[in-house]
Amino acid sequence: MSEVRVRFAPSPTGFFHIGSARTALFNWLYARHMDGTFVLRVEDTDAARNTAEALDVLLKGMRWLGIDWDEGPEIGGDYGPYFQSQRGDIYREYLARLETVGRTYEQEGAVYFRLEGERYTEFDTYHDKEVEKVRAEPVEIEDAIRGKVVRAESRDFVIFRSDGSPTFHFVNVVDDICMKITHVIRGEDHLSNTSKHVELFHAFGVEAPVFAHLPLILKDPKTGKGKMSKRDRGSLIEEYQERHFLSGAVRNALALLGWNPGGDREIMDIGDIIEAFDIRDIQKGAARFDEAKMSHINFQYLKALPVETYSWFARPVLTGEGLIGEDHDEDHLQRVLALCQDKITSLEELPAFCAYFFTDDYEENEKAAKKLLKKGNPPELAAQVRVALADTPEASWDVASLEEAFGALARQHGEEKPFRWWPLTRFAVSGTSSGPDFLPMLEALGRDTVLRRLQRFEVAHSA
RNA sequence: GUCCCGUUCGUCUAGCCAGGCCUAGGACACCGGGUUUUCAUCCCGGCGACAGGGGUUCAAAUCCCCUACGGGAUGCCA
Repeated sequence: MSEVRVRFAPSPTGFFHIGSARTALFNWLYARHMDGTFVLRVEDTDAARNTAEALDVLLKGMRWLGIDWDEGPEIGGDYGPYFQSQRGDIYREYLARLETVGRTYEQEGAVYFRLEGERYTEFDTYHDKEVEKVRAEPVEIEDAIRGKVVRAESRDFVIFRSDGSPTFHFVNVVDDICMKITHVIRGEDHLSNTSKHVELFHAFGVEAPVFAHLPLILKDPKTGKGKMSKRDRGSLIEEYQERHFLSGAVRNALALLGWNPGGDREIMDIGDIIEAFDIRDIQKGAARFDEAKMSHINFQYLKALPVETYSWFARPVLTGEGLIGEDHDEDHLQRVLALCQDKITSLEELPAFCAYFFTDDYEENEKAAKKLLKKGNPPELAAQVRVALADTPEASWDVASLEEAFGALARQHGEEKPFRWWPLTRFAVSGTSSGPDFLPMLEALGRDTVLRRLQRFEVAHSA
């Protein structure tokens, strides 16, 4: 175990934003890469917002992504408590330290942190009034991504509100000191505030940790300006959970947002990501999240799964849609899924794609129907196929026999290939013109189902 | 307004720190073609970027400056 201690310090809001998730992930990756400690600290000072459900969303999301913490809620650790709502005494103690060194004063019931330097008043156009300012020494922020950033604070700021509660800047620094955090990896929206934090670290007589400010994830310009917010599509981790994305794929996609290992590697297992992860390879510029890329990565993960595992993920999706029962035969399920696995990019498409394997009550694709029914005499063709296949007994209902049966049908009509009958048969048994490979599909459907549907088709379409 | 950060194909990015190997590489998306019974797969091809201007240098995507644009901060929110 190395000295490296990082933390993810979310405020539970009831959403697990993709930007937060990436911050959590990068902290975790760094900890794992450095063999350090990853602390989860909950900034639940806003009692109204921070409910048990909100915390649950967060913890579930973290677990789903496979981001485990070494210290924090539910497991504790040597530097707890890990909920800020339980650290009031610590904050008051640290406030007292600042008071003894004369770095605080009270105004209108709130406690301010006093900057050091020459004071003057100036008209501030942003606040549209005369304000007191301080010529404080600029502080140096060691940022592992951006290099040295120099910035000066110019106004005293509140550290304890008039209601007696400490502010974010204060608790953040106090907790980082108490928890011996060595690297603060967080979003760039905190960079400007970091000068406040460094002032505080120094006032406590502590050296500031190394900072790493991550580039922000911006909205798709089509939907607006600024950073991505929880209202934007694709911005919430729970959305990907609900849509049955593979968590490993989401994690892989997230890791690639603002970081990459150099070279052309993209699809990587988590061990390789951990091994390759380095703060120095983090992008400076903001990124825009692209769901299409995420889907592509998801598809790559899906395709690479052994069918047993694919089935393990797919089963709940299909039972959720009521397509199969809990006790559906695993061999049959896997036979069907094997035909679908490399055809669809996301498990959320699976029910619509394979419904007809499990029920006669599936939707027919109107476009495909129109196109097909326009030419020839469909009911007659279907009847021909039905008769041709009826000779194949249940026991030898497989691709080879089906191929033979179709071949015989073709020869009977003086044709070399049976392709004339295929599109129609496909539609008659599945209600669509696209899908898995044809013969294997018939095989998986089974003799009874195929013959029954052909007949149903004849009846439905004979004038 | 002020301060801070950023800017390579539509998008994610490689290259930049250690200037020449860059007529700028990859991936996604898109377009075209092929394979195929169908297809959302697969294969091949195409489109497509160093924000602009100055400088330094034999040589700049890479170093410096300016401008523009984008983002963030400027809260008794976090």
